[in-house]
Amino acid sequence: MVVDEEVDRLFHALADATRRDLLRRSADGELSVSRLADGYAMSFAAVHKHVAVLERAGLVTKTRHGREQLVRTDPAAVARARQALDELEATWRGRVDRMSDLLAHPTRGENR
Amino acid sequence: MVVDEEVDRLFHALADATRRDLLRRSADGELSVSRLADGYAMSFAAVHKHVAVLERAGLVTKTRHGREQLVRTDPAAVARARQALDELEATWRGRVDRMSDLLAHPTRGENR
DNA sequence: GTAACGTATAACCAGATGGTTGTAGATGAA
DNA sequence: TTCATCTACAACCATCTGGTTATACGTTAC
Repeated sequence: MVVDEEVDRLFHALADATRRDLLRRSADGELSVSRLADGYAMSFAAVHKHVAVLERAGLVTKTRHGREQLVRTDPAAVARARQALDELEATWRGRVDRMSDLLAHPTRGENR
Repeated sequence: MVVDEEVDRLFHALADATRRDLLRRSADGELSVSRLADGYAMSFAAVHKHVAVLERAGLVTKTRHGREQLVRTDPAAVARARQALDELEATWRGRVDRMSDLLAHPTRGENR
């Protein structure tokens, strides 16, 4: 089970097109923050902040390589996001099922 | 393929614990905004705003029932969120695969 | 050794977000 | 009809967000 604040950070990080693009471009971990920043019409500092948001959400990791900091997407993190969605869906699917059950067996659904 | 701004709204709506809870509680669409609001330590207006965010993201729909407005989670919307995650994962899985391929057949991986 | 590059961080700003209280209009119940 | 309830929205406020420029510090290249 995934804790609330972590899910907050996760979905918040995903709720920005630039950051989602950064995630895609950081798949194989060969690009530095500067190289990543080259792709956008914003300052290096802005991109650096976006990477920081992704990092705090656990979606990417950085590894030093000389003076560069290589960024790599963490597949496990996206799996965590999916799990959070799954848990959401499961809860509410559960409720719907309970209701269907209630409709199917009305005489037995009185105390819930 | 899901358009960017829609995904923004989707993930932003999901990035708040109160709203995720509202989604769960709105599974079977039997609760009004007021009934939903009873569950939280915040004003009705605040909950009303949260519901509006969910609505703009397409995660819930409201249907009038007398003077009440019943809120119901839209399963298709959560499916859209999942699809967005899938597309993200696919892109980057694709990159990783291409890289693995490059490592496996170094002489054939020059033009990509 | 010095210059260039890459990263990190601070200070600042406009606009969005998440909360509040207050008010007003519809609708249903007495 | 009158009153209570539910919804909607406006105005306000503090904080967060996403951008900027400027500056400082390590590391590499020359």
